[in-house]
Amino acid sequence: MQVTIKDVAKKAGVSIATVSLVLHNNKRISNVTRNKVLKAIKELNYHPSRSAKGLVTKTTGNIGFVLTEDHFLRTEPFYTKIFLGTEFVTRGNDYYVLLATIKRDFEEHDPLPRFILEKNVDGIIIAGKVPSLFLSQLSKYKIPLVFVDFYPPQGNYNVVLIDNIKGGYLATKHLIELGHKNIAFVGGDITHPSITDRLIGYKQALESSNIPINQNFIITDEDYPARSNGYNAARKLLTNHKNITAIFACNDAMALGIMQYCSENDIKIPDDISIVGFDDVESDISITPQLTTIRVPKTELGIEAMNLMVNLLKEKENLQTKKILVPVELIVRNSTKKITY
Amino acid sequence: MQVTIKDVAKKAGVSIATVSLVLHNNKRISNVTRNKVLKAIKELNYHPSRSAKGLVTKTTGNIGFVLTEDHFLRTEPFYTKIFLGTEFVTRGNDYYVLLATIKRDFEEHDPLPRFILEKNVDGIIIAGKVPSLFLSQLSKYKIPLVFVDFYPPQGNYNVVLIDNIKGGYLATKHLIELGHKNIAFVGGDITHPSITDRLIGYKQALESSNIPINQNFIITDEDYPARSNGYNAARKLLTNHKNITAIFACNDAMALGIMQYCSENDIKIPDDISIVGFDDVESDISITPQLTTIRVPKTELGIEAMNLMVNLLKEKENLQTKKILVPVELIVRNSTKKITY
DNA sequence: TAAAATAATTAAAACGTTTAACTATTTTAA
DNA sequence: TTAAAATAGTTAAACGTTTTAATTATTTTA
Repeated sequence: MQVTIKDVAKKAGVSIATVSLVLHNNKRISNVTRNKVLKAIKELNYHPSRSAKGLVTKTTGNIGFVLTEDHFLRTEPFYTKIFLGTEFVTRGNDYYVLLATIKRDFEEHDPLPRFILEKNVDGIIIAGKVPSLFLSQLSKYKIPLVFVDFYPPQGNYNVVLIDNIKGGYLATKHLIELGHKNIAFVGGDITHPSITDRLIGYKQALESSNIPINQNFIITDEDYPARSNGYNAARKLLTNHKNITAIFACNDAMALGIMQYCSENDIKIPDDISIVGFDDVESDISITPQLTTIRVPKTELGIEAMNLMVNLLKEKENLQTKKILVPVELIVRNSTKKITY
Repeated sequence: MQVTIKDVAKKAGVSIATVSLVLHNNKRISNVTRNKVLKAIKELNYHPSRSAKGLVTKTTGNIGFVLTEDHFLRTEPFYTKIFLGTEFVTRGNDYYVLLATIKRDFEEHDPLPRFILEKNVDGIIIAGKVPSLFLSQLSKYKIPLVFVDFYPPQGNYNVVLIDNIKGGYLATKHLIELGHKNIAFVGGDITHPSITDRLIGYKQALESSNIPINQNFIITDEDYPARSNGYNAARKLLTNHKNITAIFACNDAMALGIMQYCSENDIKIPDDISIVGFDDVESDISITPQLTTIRVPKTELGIEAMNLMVNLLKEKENLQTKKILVPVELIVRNSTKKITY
């Protein structure tokens, strides 16, 4: 039923080895033969059996994509877009992506994704923050890893990141250029490397403009950068420090929470306070007023991660680990305004 | 390196055939032998090679999951949850899910997902409405299909659906019980079977209460059930028919658009008008006021679809096609209210 | 106690690739 | 002119399973 390499070989009048060599662009084959074979492949609509190939090469052709369930289900399609980026890349190569979610509170005896236990992937892309317990369990399996939008606190890893420092800098610099001096930083989960970096960018921008850093303006004790925590942070900040004229929120979700607090407390945006977010979920969610933010090319992150993985697997020597920084961009909309005295 | 069936056989002191038979629960094997083998499997942490198995059984162990890109990226994780449901099921069986997106405006020469071309799936789950051109191209491949939350206009298919008629009925009945008589229906894309069914439920509820159906209250000319189209529909309805006191929106996204129109035009919800949605994205998105809606168990849809697929593949005879209706539930929140005269 | 029936296990072929080793032919160099 | 080198292609083994048919062991029957 199925068309096999044998059928191709017979049709082209060559051995199956020749067909295989053509398939792998081996230069030992003359152009004449190559074309005969390619013609036969096309005419028979031949596709090699992944199983047969896998059996002899000991590869699976699968790449795992692991993230926590709550990240996958996030309202704004952030990780979904990263995943889509990886899928785009696999359309043009020989891999398939297997997605698996794990729980955010992964525990000792929770099972690992089946493709790990069964060694049914050639590599794994890990998107977003995952429990360290998961990582330590995973490490026993000696599977090539690429991290995207997160990396473990210690060790050397292949990783694709947003340029968080630059983003934090751009956001803060924008506010400074609008005349703001009392600029707050609202972050959740300061142990997350991305948040740390955004804070570094924030501080760099202030320093470069000789604005003293006020620790009271920096809120990093919320455990998770979610809308509700933005709301709480805004309450803390704005009740205690009436002189704040601008807030840099470490992501759009928190910015939304801040905006909600403002709206409920009759604080006008951008007239009374300017707000900058991070992520740019604008295109996915409509927000009033439109949010000035740092655009993060989410699909691009996935594309870079998958490309990195594919290269990793190609060069069997696992060389040095690579870090890729994806550039960000300031998008000015209506939530920021020149300061008025 | 890898542990193979040979290692297990040697350790258990039996032939590899015996190991294989144990693995397949063949009753020809005595309990004594079975236990010896199972013990060896456990001790060696043996997992059969999917490639080797696939080569001989001509199966891949993969199930494709296809949906349009815009569905996958929808703000409310609707299809994402359906996908997650399929993933949950595969944790307990021997399949992997391969996700592929296609464009909503799939065209003649757009490539099909690679796993179709390469016949690298045993079956495909199709989630949500997909272009009919895609379906006609797909039909050439003779791959078992299961549709979820959508099915093609003609033909006989395995399909998992929400009980849309019931949902439409429950939503409308709720409004009627609150004393409403002038109840509008806002749907997009009336060619979509789910929308048609919700409209049927709407009509059934009105008829069962002897309320005449007013065609002017039924808006189905928006092409897509999106927020912006809900907004437009609300404008059309509420400027022309001041006597409308309630709206049943065919999904929460459109309900949100309607709410936005109302808020901008100083129409109070639920005081001036009651609104019922469909889908229940409440838990994923926070809406003010909280939306009365029909809860759709999204993950459940995915679970049912994958179970159906697995059974389909098990019973090699493709029996009759099956239709599964997943029940829905009315969730009363704050967007509906007893009518006041 | 031998034959027949049944139960348990195994041998071996097959699945469709890849690739190292080999052969045959042509080209190059001395 | 010939040996060596380069080029082009082939042979055959190997990968790790499943499964049918054959074989062996055990139990039942007469």
